[in-house]
Amino acid sequence: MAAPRVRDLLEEAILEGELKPGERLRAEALAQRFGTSRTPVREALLQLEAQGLVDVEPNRGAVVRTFDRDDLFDLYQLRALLEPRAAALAAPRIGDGDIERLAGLCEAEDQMVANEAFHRIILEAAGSPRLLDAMRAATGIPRTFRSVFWHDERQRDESLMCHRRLVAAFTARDAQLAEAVMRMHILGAIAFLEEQWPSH
Amino acid sequence: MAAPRVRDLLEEAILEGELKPGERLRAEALAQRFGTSRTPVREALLQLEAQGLVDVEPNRGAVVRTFDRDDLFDLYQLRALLEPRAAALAAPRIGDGDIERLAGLCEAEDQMVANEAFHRIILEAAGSPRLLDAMRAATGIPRTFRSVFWHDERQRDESLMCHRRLVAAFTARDAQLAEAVMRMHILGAIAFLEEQWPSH
DNA sequence: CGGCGTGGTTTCGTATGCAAGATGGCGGCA
DNA sequence: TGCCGCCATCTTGCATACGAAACCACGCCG
Repeated sequence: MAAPRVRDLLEEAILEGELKPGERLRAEALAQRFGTSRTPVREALLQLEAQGLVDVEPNRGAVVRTFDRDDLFDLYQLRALLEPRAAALAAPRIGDGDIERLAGLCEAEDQMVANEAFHRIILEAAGSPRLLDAMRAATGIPRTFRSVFWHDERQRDESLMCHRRLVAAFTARDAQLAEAVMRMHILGAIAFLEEQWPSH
Repeated sequence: MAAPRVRDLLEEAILEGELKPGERLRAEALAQRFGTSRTPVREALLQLEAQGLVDVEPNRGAVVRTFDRDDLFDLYQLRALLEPRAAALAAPRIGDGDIERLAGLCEAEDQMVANEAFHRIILEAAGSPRLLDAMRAATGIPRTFRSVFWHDERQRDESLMCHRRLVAAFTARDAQLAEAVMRMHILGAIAFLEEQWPSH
């Protein structure tokens, strides 16, 4: 089996929560699971470390990175910085096809899955490779930690509203509006987190 | 020889410009150079790929990433986003020892070397692991591309002024000022780049 | 009874061999 | 003469083997 594939499967298993934060990742076990030797597994683990999903300690092995409250806020505050910029950059460049896809995702059944695609389309439309690199390296997290958002109806509604407003902003090629809406969208998520998970 | 060491040596060779952009990185040759086998070299190359310093194409090997004008501007615009935030976060947290080190670096002989340490201290003082990850993954570049700054006296003076002003802002624990100065510092660099290397 | 050292076991880190894919140059054919 | 395809060679990707470091548990000594 190919190594890039091992990387993707591992990433998915971690994001999906099948491999839980703190869980040890023994190379031999993973190799058996994927039907390969340890070599591709090691390479995948190193790449996922750069992606912030696993911690690799020399001579001690790899564990799924643990996420605490501070981590989560740190991550979302970074998103609150990067994604509004991405939205502003995307506004004048994004293609009509992408805008239609964004609109389609607003109507999707599973908003939780659609949300990921929605944000990714915008990030890619921004046309800033470095911004994408920064996001990839710093904003990966198991989906469980985001699921809290989708259990609250008000938050779901607000999120959907922001997405629709973003589509409108892109249609109008309004960079300022897109940036502002995205900022509100992420800061709103942070505020919601703060409510759900106060610091004390 | 240890693998993390190979990674560091390779990184340094690329940043230093010894391995030039576009140059092919054959695993066997690098292994001999470092006195190891290809295994640690492969792992180092994968890590450097995540860091944006090399491109690895499956079955075709690794090359030092090439940087063009657009890349450079993209990178500096990302820095213009991340570093002011880092400065703002650092202001209330940074220790007196770090402030003294920053002040010391303003007096250093080799401003070009001191500059790197200066910015790194601030990034680390920000206390945002994710922000650090984002910077590591997206702002690496051979030093040659920055050397242009240090050949212009006005730019050197302005840079030094910003650094001193940052030290003052940190001493006063003034987050807003630190953020503004840092933003000016990076945007000034972009403006200088624009002068030196106009788009047409 | 508790802390420390020690041996066996597990797991990692590196080297090496081999097979598959890419590269480059030569010869044939139009 | 110019272009295409094929074969020799090089390079990568993966598996496997071996040495080294960490882990664990037992027993010894204080």
